[in-house]
Amino acid sequence: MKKHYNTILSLLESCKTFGQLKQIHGLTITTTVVKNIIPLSRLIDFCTTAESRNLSYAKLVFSQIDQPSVYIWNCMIRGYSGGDKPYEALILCREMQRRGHMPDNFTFPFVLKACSICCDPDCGRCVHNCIVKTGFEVDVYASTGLLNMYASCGYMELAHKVFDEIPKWNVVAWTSLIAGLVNSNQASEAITVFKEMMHWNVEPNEITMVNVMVSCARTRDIETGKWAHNHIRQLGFDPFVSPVRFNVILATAILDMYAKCGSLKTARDLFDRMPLRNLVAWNSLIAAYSQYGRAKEALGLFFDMKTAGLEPDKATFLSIFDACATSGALALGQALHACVIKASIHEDTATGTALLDMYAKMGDLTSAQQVFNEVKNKDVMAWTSMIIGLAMHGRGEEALVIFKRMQETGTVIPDQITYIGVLCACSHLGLVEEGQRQFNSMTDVCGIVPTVEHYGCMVDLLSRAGRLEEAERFLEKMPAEPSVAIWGALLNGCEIYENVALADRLRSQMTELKQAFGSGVYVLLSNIYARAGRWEAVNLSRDLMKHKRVPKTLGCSSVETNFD
DNA sequence: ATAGGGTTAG
Repeated sequence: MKKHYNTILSLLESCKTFGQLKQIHGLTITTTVVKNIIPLSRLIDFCTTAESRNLSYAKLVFSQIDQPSVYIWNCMIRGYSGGDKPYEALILCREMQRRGHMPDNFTFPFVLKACSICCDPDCGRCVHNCIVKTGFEVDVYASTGLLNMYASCGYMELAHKVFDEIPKWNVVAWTSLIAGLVNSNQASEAITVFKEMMHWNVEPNEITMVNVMVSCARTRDIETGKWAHNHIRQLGFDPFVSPVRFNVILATAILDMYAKCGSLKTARDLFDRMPLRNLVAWNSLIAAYSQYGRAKEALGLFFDMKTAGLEPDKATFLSIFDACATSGALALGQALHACVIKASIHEDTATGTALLDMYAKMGDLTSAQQVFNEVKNKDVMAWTSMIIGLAMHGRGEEALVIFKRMQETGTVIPDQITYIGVLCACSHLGLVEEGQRQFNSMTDVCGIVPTVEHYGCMVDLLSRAGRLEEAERFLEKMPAEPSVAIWGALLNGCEIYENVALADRLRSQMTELKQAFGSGVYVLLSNIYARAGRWEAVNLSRDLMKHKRVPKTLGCSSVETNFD
C-alpha cells in the first residue's frame, strides 16, 4: 500500500500528458489509493493548470472527493478562471464558502481574475469586502489582483485607491497600475506613473516596458519612446540587441511605437531584423503604412505577409481596406471582400465598417449599403460611416434616413462624428432649419460640445443659404480659430450674395490672425471687391498673403475636401 | 503542492 502510494506520487510528479494522467488515475483506483487526498490533489492540480487544462476531467475527479481541501478548491477555481467559463469560478468560490471553507490568499487572485474576465465589478467588490474581512488586504497578490480587477473593469479611481494602500510597491504592482491606465485610455497618465516608478528606483521588467511602449505609441510620444527603448537596451533586454531569448511581444511593442509615431524607416528596419514575426508585427507595420498615406507599401507588405504564409485577420483587413480605398484598388478590395465572406467575418462590426467605408470612398454606394445591411451589430461607427458615405456623395436625403433609423434603434447614441455627417447632409440639401434643429439637439439632447468642424458645417450651411449674419454669429461662437475652410465658406457666401460689408469685416479679422491663408481665400476676396468695384480693396486682400508670407499654393480645407 | 502585470485595428 505504502509502496503503491509512493510509486503513484512519483508517477504524478513526472506526468506530462493527459493520457499518462488517466493511466495513473486508473492506478489509484485499482490500488485503492484513490481516497488519499494528496494524489487526488496532484491529479486535480494537473487538470487545472493552464498547459494541461482539462476541466471536465477535473470536475469528474473533484465530484468524487467528499471533503475537498482548500488547496483543491483553489485548483478548481484556478482552472475555471483561466478557462472559457470564468463565471463558474465565482460559483465555485461561493460553493466552497457554503461548504465551510473560507477563501485564502491563493483563492483571491484566481477569483479576482475571473471577475476581471467576466467584467463583474460588483462581484469584485464582494471579493474586496471578503479580503478585508479575512485580513488579506496586506497580501501583495490579493491587492494586485484587486487592482487589476478594478482597472480592467474601468474603475481607475478604485484601482488607484487599492494601489495607495499596498504597503510596499513592487514592480508588479506598478506595472499593474500602468497597464490599468493603458487599458482605460489614460496612456499619458501611464507614462507619468512610469516616471514616478523610476523615481522610486523600482527596476522595470519586460512587461513594464511593453506597457510603456504602448503608452508612447498611443500618445505619439516618440521622445519618451526613444528614451524607454534606450533604457530597455541598458537593462539588457532589448530584443533587437540580444535576440537569444527573443521576446516577440516586447519587440512588437517597440516596433509599433516607432510605427505609430511615424518613424516608418526605423519601424521597417526593426521589422526586418526580427528573427520571428507574428501577425501582430505585420499588422502593426501595415497599419502604419496605411495611416501615413503609403497605401502602396501597405499593400506590398500585405502580399509579403501572404507569401510568408500568414493568414490576415480582422486587424489586417481594417488597414488593407483603407489602403485599397486611398489607392483606388477596387478590384483588390472586391477580391478581399470575398476573402472576408469566406472567413465569415463580414458580419463583424469593425470589418464590415471598414469594408463599407472603402466602397463609399470609391463611390460604390450600392455595395457600401449592401455591406452595411449585413453588419450584425451596428455600432455608432458603422452607422456614422454609412451616413458620411452618403452625405459625401450628395445623397443627403438617404443619409438623413439612415440617421433616423439609427435613432430609432434607441441603443446607438450618435457621437460628434455622426453629427458632422448629419450637418453635412443638411448643408448639401440646403435644409437650414433641419440643420439648426440637429445642431441644437446635438448639444441639448446629446450633450456633445460642438467642435470647430461642427461650427464649420453650420457656417457652410448658413452661408450657402445666404443667411450670412447668422453664419457670422456662428463664427463668433467658435471655440477655436476657424479653419481656412470656414473662412472660405463664409467668403463664398459673401461672393454669391454680394455682401461686401461682411467680407470687409472678415478680412480685417483675418489680418489679425497669425494663421496662414492660401491663395483661395485671396481670390475670393479679390472677386468680391472687384465685383463691387472696390479696386483699392483688392490690394488690401493681397496684404493677407503678403503679411504672412504665404506660398501661393492652395491651402485646402479638411471639412470641404472630406465631404464634398 | 497553488498566485499578480504584456503586442496589432475604425
